[in-house]
Amino acid sequence: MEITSNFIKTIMEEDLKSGKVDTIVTRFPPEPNAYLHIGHARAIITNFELAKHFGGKTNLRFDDTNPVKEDSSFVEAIKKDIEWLGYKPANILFGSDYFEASYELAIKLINKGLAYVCDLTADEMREYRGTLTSPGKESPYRYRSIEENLRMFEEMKNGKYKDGEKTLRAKIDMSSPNINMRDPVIYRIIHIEHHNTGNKWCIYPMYDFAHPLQDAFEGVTHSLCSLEYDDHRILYDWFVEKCETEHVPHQYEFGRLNITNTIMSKRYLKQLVDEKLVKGYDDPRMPTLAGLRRRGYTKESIVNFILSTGLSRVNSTVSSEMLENSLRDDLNNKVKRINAVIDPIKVVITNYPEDKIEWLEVEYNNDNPDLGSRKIAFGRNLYIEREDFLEEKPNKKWKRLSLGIEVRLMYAYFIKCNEVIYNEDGTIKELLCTYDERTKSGSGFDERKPNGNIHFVEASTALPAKINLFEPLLLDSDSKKELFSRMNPNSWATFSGFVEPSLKNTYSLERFQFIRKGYFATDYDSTENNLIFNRIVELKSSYN
RNA sequence: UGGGCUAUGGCCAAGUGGUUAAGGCAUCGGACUUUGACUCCGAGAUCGGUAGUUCAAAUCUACCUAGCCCAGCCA
Repeated sequence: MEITSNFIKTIMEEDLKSGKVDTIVTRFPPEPNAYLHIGHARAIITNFELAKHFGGKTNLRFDDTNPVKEDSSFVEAIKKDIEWLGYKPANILFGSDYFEASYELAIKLINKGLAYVCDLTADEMREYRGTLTSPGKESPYRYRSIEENLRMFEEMKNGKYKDGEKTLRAKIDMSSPNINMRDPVIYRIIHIEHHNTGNKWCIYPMYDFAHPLQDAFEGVTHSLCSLEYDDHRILYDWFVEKCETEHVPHQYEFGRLNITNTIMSKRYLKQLVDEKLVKGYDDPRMPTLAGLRRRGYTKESIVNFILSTGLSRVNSTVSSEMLENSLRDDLNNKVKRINAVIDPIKVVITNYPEDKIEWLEVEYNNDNPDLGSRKIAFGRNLYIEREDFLEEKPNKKWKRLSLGIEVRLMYAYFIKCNEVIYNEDGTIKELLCTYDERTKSGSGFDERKPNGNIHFVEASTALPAKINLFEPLLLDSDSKKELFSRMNPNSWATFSGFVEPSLKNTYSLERFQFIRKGYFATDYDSTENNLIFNRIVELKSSYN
């Protein structure tokens, strides 16, 4: 799938055409403080695909300028996710690689009279900043001499001051209607070990200062970020201009991607994990890339999904059906179609010999002969899906089994249900049916039509399997309600079912279509003697 | 009440003054079908509102309305 037309692609085309840039350089800059989720996939895919489209390059840069939140475990998880999506960064870099360089540029700003050391406390600074509708007022420390600023900034760096005691601020405009321009802090003191630079530094640059400089150092031409940074762009440009970097990068903002019924907030995702409401960041119900991967989503389905949603300057919420469709679309002709019964009910073919098993040759995928074929078993004892039987045919649309009704067992015979045997508690124990030998699949029998076609497995040869079915974690998307009250108690359901014997040697993350039931993937923990399958998505259905 | 951004069918989204306003998802018809799947046909918007400019406007202008973002020593 090719990246569709969007405003950033258009800007790049124009910049290339006008000679403003001669190659496209982008970057994906995650902060290593969380797992990536499907929302991040838009940023990743946009940056990489755009650069790829124009023959440019994309860096992965960990934005690690705040050591209190960051951790190298996230660095590894993020690298893995990006690699999984199929992208190779031109360079893997860290914001912390540039601490020395940005320190030098901070000194440059001080020397130009454009930055000063401020002694205001956080509370005081908030007061001085003013409000959305009223201008701020200048810090009493705003006009310190350059010499004093230089000395104090060096003292900050050398660890003379405690956290919060002093900051370095850009001297811009305390009455700007854009609050970001009201002398933003560009360096703060944090005495804590940094995952990458250890204890070398105790002052750390703020995002607004560090980011444009990093982009400049790397020769990034188009620095893409989300909409909320729109009113930081003026600051971005200010730092680039005042620091007089050799390369001049530009920032462009696009809308975030949300998905219906999906939690996309870092905080909530963390809460789900911390409170053990899920089994970790890679729980198959999680919208993290690790979770989607474990669930069985293919990278192609993720990339195609993102590309098909397009890109604009609107924060959009697309339907989760679109993601699901993307997976079905990808797997439809790619995977084997398997007989599996998730919620079994026993069927006895009373007119079929006790110890006879027939093996019927069936293609794995009618739409893709390259996938080959296997033999499926038919015998006296079978399992069918519980929901495929209703004692009395409820209406004329019912295309499954009922008492006195005949259906085809796919790729085998017509069977007719004659009697229902119940357990003591009134539940169904088994169905007594008869088959018609003349209706064998492929025989061309056409004297009568069955009431429908259902799938089955033969009991003595089928393999038992744990089958997990998922529903959304949240019952509704009313984000005003507390997270707990929105949890779906049925988000994870495990069934003891049976699959056809060809799945004996399945491997982790092998994908299948279980006929009429959906797309499934073999779980990480599945073994030959303990098969586990996860449903990725259901098949579409016009029956409900 | 300050600043910024946005507004095209149910959900995304092309479109940059002249085409019957692309496409995908969803929906609803219909065909096909040994998956109520797939596939194939078909159906549906005059572009937030109003007023202008123009031979011609979703595209330009003005005003209005609605939504989102911003007052971290987070990113």
